[in-house]
Amino acid sequence: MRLLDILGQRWVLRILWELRAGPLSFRALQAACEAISPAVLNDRMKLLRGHDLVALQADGYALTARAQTLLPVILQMMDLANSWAAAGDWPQPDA
Amino acid sequence: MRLLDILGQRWVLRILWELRAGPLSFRALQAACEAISPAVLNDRMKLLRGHDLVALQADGYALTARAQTLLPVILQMMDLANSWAAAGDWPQPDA
DNA sequence: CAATGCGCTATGAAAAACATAGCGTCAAGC
DNA sequence: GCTTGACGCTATGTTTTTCATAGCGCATTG
Repeated sequence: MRLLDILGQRWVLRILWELRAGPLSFRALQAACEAISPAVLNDRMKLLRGHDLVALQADGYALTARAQTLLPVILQMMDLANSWAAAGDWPQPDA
Repeated sequence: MRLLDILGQRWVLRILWELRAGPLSFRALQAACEAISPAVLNDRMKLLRGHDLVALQADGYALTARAQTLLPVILQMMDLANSWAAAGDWPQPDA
């Protein structure tokens, strides 16, 4: 399974993003994602753990070293998005 | 709708990636994605067009200037993934 | 005026995600 | 020692998304 296929799955980018500041418990992560069901979250965590992107440790789920190298990239995406939004330059057709 | 929500949808990263080298027709893009159905592809193209990330021009679908600024980020992701794969360091639990 | 390629739509079946309830475990707190 | 709460996670039935496939209307080309 390729990285793009993993990151392209629903919630995956969001999960990595929510873990950026430090470990979160399963339930805290679920709350941070706002609308994810536990079944799906568990599914994603299995996937991410299987690919060594997150790990479950005593203080909760945490990004691995591998995911840490990925984080700056996601951060750049957020920066881009924020700059567009700040410039009022982000078309939102309907929703 | 936020950028992460868009990029987190199935096929979106892949579509942007496939358009990196230049415009593709609807059908060519569909073929490049290998398993996307036309209904979903059309859905995604509407979304991407609505957010000014792709445009339909005479020679096919093309990335907009906005998407061009996003492309290096996706490229970095691919670079990371490739470096992991090259190092034989990319766990693939089952599939 | 048939043939081809285009963007795209229709339809019914399969897969994914949903909301909600709850299980088993364990570490306090009374 | 027994309730209470938080933990990771599972179960179930419904809704939403994606799927595969067929085909439409249109334009160009022979």
